[in-house]
Amino acid sequence: MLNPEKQLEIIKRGAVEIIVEAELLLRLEKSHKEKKPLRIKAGFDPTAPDIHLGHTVLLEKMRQFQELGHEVIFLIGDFTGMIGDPSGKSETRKPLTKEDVRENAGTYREQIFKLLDPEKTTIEFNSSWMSKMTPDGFIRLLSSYTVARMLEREDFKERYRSQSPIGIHEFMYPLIQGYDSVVLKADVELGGTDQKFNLIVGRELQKEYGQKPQCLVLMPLLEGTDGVKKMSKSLGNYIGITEPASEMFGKIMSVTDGLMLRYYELLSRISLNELSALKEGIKAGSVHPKEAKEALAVEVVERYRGREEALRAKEEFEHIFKGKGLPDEVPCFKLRWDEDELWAPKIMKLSGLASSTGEAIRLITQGGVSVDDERLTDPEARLRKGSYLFKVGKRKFMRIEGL
RNA sequence: GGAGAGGUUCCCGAGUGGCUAAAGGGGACGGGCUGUAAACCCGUUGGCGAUGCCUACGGAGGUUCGAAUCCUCCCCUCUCCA
Repeated sequence: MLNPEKQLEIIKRGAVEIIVEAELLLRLEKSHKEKKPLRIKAGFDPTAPDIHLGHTVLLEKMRQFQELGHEVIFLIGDFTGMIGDPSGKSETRKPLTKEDVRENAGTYREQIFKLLDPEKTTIEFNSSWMSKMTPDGFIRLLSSYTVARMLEREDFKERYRSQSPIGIHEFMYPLIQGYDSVVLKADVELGGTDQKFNLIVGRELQKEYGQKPQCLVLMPLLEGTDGVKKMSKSLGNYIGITEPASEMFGKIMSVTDGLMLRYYELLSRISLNELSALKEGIKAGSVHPKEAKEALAVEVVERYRGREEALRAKEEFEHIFKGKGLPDEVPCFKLRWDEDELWAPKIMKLSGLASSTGEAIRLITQGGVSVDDERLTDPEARLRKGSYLFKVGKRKFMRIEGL
């Protein structure tokens, strides 16, 4: 086991804030002396089993704790998931059934062990204690906090001010989440900066229940591919770790050069020295941003899909966008040709290349469609039964086979 | 329970009887350019073989030649009072 100071240094890397650093050091010292690993808690939403790079910022930190010899608890918040959390969105999320939760948990298990050590990971479900809680126990929990303190949370405050709805049950989530720390006797809880309030509630509750309050390690939220909003599935700006290598690669390449540096900071395992060298190189012009981005894309894709696939994805990317070539695999669509000649926009609609004939017409008019390497300019074009290679935009390819 | 404000297209948001498939912005998509699915510039952005028809301004009815706009009832959200 590394000495406590060294451990703290590793833990601090990339973290936005540690609450309270001195307390954490004390705990690390105690753990070191008694050879007793710390209990590290991190909670996850049961509704989003498709792990994306945003989640991996936290998972990487968990992995580091494991390497330092500590015990990681991967908590799935299935109890809250079964109630259904609108979380500020207008549409109420539909509650998950037990089956959904089990299925999602299985998906988590498959995905997280690409990063975490299964030997040092415990998976827990908060329904296992929450669903057994009695009403008086629950009221005791609720009475340990006040509405005014709840409204300290930024998004509650903001929604209250802007006259957006806040469901009363939403006040329960921070409390339940905090109570999980009580049950698990967590020494440290990891979370994104957006979780700061909830994690602090955990500290307060632990005190309330006679425990030493957990230390918090807050990690930054990774921006999505749009570079502005946090990466999330519902915003469609995410890069999933189970996506095909070429897709992951392309998405990383689509990120702006500025965002690339951020990704380097939070996703790459290169040392801090290497990182600052890279930044300076780009500034001075000695490092080509595109090459830096490719290196990052290879590193990240390799982690989840293996070296071979990562390199292949890189080649394919070059091939398609630099050499204007074809991808390795072009999806094929078998289409019934029930007339002598089919109207091109209709073919596009039927094959899914366009969502409507109107869109297809638009795409053709704008010069975005080519058939067998020749740009299609006439939206009235008709094709005889046969096999054609359609290209829509820069990166949508499909072979159409007439039947 | 009482009084008031509001619900518009993927999102935000203008629009108070015809000129409205609905300004503007965001997003997305296409083109140009390039070093990339970066940046930048330009354009497109309900559906239907379509110079027309259908669907759409919370829901259901109604007034009118004509309704996102006016009326009635209902649903939902917010604010203040109790």
